[in-house]
Amino acid sequence: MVAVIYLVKAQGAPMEANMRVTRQKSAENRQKIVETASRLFREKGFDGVGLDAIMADAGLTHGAFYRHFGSKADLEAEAVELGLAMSAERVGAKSLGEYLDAYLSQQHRDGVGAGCVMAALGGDIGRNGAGPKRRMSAHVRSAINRFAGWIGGPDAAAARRRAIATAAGMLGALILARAVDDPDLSAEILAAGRAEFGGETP
Amino acid sequence: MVAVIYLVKAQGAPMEANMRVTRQKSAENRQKIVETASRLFREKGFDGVGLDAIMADAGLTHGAFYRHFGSKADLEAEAVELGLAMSAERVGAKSLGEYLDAYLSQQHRDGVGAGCVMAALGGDIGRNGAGPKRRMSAHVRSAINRFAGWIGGPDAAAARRRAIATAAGMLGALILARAVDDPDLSAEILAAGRAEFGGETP
DNA sequence: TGTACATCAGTGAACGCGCGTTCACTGATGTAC
DNA sequence: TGTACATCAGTGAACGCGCGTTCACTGATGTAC
Repeated sequence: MVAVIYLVKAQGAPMEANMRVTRQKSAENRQKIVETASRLFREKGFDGVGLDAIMADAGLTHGAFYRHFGSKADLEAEAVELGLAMSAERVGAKSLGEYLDAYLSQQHRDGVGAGCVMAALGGDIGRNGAGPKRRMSAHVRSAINRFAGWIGGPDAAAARRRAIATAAGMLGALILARAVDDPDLSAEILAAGRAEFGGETP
Repeated sequence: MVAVIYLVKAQGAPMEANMRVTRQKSAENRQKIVETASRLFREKGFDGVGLDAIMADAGLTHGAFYRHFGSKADLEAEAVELGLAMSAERVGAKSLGEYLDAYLSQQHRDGVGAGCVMAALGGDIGRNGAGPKRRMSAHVRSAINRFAGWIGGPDAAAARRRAIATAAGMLGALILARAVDDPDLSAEILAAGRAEFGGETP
């Protein structure tokens, strides 16, 4: 009985070739999925992109998704992780001013998919699971410490306060610059942020 | 000429014979829907709340929704509008420091549903329609102007730069304080924002 | 003032689509011998 | 080294649920006479 049903299904849906890949290729595919998701989530939000679109963008069909991840939430967590790792790794800045200039640049403002995870997904993460939220907290903490080290000075408490204010100002300025319609106002916000928070080229 | 005629007609006929009489209860229900939506959207995001939940919270069934609004997007726009209007109206602050203390208070941090629309829905609005985005731009502009007026001083350009940085810093500090897990760190972020953005003598 | 009718906000079922998830099946890869 | 078999990443159809939207219907409200 069941065999008959399967037979009918198979007849009605002729399949095409091109199947199993090497383990290396599979690992590459998995990495591609996470990278694609990390970009698309930042651009459109967690709820703004479906697994269908992610898998298609990665060059696969949606069915293969569950060979790599247990759920969409798992992918979200990995995508956030990758975004944070890349942003931390990308920091080749030697000073606060250098970092500030990169963070409040027009390239970063326009490159949401490759930019700051906090600015792009902060709201979504706050409403979602505790896992990404805890990871994000650690990221904020390390950013504050890095900034405080750059700021330096005799008063450590004052440097830390200033570091926190600088981190907040950078984040807020980027979000404002992205939220505003007028390109002139947007550029003005970026410039004001660079100038007021210690950038080197105001 | 034609435009004048239309204008006169519109002004002279606030209640035409064909227009239905506004019923008190219906108007109250509509207002209740917008208020509920404005709160729930801020708490859970546009995609985090369904019309079902909004209507139920407002004490109605979901079917009645389309007697008042054309679509969910329309309600989103009105909910943003109401949130911005209330936040602007609520500003009874006489100085930047007074406003800053209210904005970076623990009450505001914990009261997302009644708080700053930009902090709660900035990301969603940026990805959505142009209508709310334009409205948000005007709001940002007026906030900058208000801050610049409070800051004052002989150098108008410097005051404006400082106003922009203050607006960005307040927004970023609130978002960071909400995103962080550790209550102590969260309180520290709020305190640092109040101290650093409070003016020349914090 | 009362009666008959029209209006329309609200109800609850139903529809349709999107999307996360599952599943039977494929066939080249990787392994055992 | 070659052969047979087992594995499993990928495919595409299908499922199920949620949610935005539609609709026939209700009955109280407002209006006409």
